Amino acid sequence: MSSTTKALTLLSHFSTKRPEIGLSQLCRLAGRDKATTYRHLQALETAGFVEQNPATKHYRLGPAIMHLAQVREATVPRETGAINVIKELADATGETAHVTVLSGSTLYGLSACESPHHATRAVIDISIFPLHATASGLCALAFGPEDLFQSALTKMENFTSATPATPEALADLVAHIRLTGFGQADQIYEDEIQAIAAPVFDHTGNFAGAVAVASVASRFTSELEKTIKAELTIAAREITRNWGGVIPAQIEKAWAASITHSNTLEPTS
Amino acid sequence: MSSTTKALTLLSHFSTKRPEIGLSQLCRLAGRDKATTYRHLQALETAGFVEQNPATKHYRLGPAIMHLAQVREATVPRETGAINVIKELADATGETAHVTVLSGSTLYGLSACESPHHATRAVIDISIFPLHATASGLCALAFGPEDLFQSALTKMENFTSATPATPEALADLVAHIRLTGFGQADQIYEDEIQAIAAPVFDHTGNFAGAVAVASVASRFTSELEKTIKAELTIAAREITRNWGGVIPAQIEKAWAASITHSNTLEPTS
DNA sequence: TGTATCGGTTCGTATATTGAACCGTTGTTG
DNA sequence: CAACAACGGTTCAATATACGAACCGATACA
Repeated sequence: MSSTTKALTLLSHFSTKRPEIGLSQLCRLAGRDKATTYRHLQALETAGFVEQNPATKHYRLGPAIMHLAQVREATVPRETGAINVIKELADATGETAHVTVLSGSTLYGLSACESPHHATRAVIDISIFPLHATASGLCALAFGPEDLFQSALTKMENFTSATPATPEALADLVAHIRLTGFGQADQIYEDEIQAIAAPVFDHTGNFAGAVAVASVASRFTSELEKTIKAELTIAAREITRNWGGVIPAQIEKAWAASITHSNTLEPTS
Repeated sequence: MSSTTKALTLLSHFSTKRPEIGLSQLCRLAGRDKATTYRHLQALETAGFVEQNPATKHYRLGPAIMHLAQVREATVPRETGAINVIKELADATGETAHVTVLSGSTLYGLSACESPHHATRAVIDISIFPLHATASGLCALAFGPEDLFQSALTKMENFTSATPATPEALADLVAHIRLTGFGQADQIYEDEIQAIAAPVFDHTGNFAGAVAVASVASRFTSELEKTIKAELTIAAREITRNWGGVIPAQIEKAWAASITHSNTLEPTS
């Protein structure tokens, strides 16, 4: 581990919950010597990555970060921060993967990637995802802004016999998704298509969109579902990271519970 | 210079104009050995501060920056990023300093600091700054969004005999400010008060507010004006830095020209 | 007054950083 | 197509630099 890496890991101890940290406290958190930590902080300070609160002498994140964030945002727009992830997701699951972004009360498709693994596969040819009838849309309802539900109720088009048709049915679906952390759409938008989605968060800390895998219902086994869910969590974490967000703890918890519950075939290691 | 500092300075070579940089190119820019630069980049990459474009192998700023920016924004709201600067500004000039922020088409006072240097001094007791009649407001018109001018025209209250009363008079003032980089208010809001303001920019790259010094007209000499302008540029750069922005090049140029022109007493060193 | 903790400093030791030279690959060019 | 140049990445001896135990002065508390 290079000294630079060690210095940079100091930054990871700052959070909105612990925005300012004193030297000694940071030593304890990082498990390193005081002199070392001090020198690292000095290096970070000269680069503008941390600064000292003049009053308390405690350290906090510095202004240089805001400047770099501006460049990063211009450099890597959302799409490029997601495209490689969904490629890997499609590859790992052998199914079609896609990402959506929420803008206002509309959920747009950002990009999709089909896997050549099967001759029959889901094709994502929609650009606006119905909130009430897609895995990604249900994710948005479950983890996005609350007023989204009202908006969804005004556009409850009936796509298949399984499409939720009443506010109560939709609320039930959403409630279930809040428990599992995954949006699921079992042929509620298109017959023969079964999709699972996971929410993605951006730098504002809010729901930003969803990453999803769409499979063909006839080959959708619980084994595949398990794989998809595992890969989805990886992809959701990765995209969230690329977009500067964090996965809320309760969603991580829901994922963990949801995956172990369905995991009845494997030993608990 | 520590190796960490050297590694971190690599980041400063990234900009919106040059968002991706190859290894060799970065060596040239940084004037350092290729092996060294490579290792530094690796350290930065493990920390998520840079990442590689898989296609070109070029490096670009990484996702960790967005996450830290979120924490920084929560940690240091605008006021704390400006307050110490205007304290120093008040101290250096011996006059009252203040900062304003633009929100929508309204310019709010953020905080002010009086200098105890003189018995008579300007007191900033307004919370909404008229765009057409204050140094900060004129700055906003000159360097802020264009539609601000229309908005200003609808509220052209007449405060003193010098307050611009016609759209043409206001446009003339604004045009002059664009040339000098400083908003000036010679008793156009309050008799006996002469103020100079400089624009401040935030992480979006746009005009975010102004930093200003208000003096008493009777003691306002060209010598004091020179001092204030010099200190204002320092303060504007500092607050801009704290807010994650950069001073546009043409404003820096305007400042330089504006200060050297008025500087007829000192040798050009 | 004594003690504990804070941020910061010193200095000899040894470890991690350095850069010239090298490698394999890619793309260009006469 | 062979020669060449430029690329990203790797090696290894030399040494510059990072390390941490011990120390300092200030502050707070009892």
